[in-house]
Amino acid sequence: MDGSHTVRIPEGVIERLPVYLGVLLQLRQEGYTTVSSARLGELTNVNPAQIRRDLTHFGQFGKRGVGYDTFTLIDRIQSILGSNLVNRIVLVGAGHLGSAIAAYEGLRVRGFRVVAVLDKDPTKIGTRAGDLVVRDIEDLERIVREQQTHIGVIAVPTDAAQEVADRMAAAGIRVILNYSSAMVRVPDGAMVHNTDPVRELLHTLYYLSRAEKIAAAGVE
Amino acid sequence: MDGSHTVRIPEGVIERLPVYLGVLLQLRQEGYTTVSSARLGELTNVNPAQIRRDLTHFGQFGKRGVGYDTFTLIDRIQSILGSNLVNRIVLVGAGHLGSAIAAYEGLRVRGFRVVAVLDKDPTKIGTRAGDLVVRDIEDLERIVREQQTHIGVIAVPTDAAQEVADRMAAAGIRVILNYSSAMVRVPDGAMVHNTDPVRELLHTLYYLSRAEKIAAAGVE
DNA sequence: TAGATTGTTAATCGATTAACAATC
DNA sequence: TAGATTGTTAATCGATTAACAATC
Repeated sequence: MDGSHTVRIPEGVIERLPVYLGVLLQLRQEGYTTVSSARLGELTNVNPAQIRRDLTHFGQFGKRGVGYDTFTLIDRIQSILGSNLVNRIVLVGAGHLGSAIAAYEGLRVRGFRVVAVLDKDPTKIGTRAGDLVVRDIEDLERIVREQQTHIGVIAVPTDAAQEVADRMAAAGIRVILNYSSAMVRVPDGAMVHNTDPVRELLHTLYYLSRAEKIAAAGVE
Repeated sequence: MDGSHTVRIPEGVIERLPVYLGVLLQLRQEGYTTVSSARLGELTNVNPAQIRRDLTHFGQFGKRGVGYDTFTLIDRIQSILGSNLVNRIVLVGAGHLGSAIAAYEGLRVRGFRVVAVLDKDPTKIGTRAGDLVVRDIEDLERIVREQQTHIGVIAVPTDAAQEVADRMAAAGIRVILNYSSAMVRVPDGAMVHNTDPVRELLHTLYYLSRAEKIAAAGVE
């Protein structure tokens, strides 16, 4: 008994919502006030029937014969995901990738704010990353507490990733996005999303034909 | 008739292979010569039965009562994916993220090599990114031809992403990894993988409880 | 041999999609 | 009204998993 009557929403649905949202923001910027599931399907490569079904998990947002109101749908998806609020992020790792994330405008635009960048390297502490000054990893627990932060991003080398994740989880971080190539694990109650960029490349690589791969490899 | 007898492999299987590979490389480094599907399952959060089933799509690699030979399995998965060869990458976008990718050691370690970093900004052209000198985007077609490159990585702002993708596809790039928040589309024959980091964050965000999100948002 | 673990079947489970009545 | 498009059902499809015989 958790007091909620909400049915469990399939993982796939949750993964597609941000995709719809991205396209909707684009459409709104281009001045569209209405969009059909057919059009949304073209832009996202998702079957229109599936889009309609996905949305009905959360209510009825469309108008038959017309489609969906762009503004309303954006608003609804943002509330479902929780990105209508400003979500604070603690970022650990001030290397190339960490600095890129700290400086990334796209985060702010879509409702996130990096409130601290931490590193353990004394030569990095005190330097700038985006608008922030890099702080000591030792401050992690205090920052999480004081800033009420529940989201952590890991941008440290593979070897250090698990240790950082453990520390984040212990400090009260509930959602971790891990960019290192380590498959990081966290205790129940926290969630980790491992998104190693190289893993994505390896995956797409499969779809290159064998002939192309050999040609591309050439003589090293 | 394409002359191949290979059955179509489910997308999910292909997505998991790089995950297995990552963990296997780790295990090898730690000195393990053998691994069971049970152990692999723990480390990857995948059901052991599924791991065994996934692998049998490509042959029989294990020994009953013993498990899988770490070296052999790494070798087999690398051949399946094509990462036993060196795969050349053309990277477009020499901003923070592009520079981070160009300098990233993890790519080289797992069989990729960035052969060129391109940008259209004259103030960036000629500067360094990793070991390379940033070149003019106008050189794209020539580089792809001369270096036989089939993989492109997009690290440009959202507005420019589709244009870069079109140009890559026209130049003969077959696999594109897009880090911008645009949902980029390519003609048949090419493949694009849109991996917007903010989309991943939005997705994980859903799993924060409403109460936590409101607490975390605080007063802005 | 006894114990362990694979390869594989068969059952389950869940997600996707086509189709269409409802309705704007 | 005629045309369009949603919301929803029911069928299909495919992926996951439990179970176990084969076998190291």
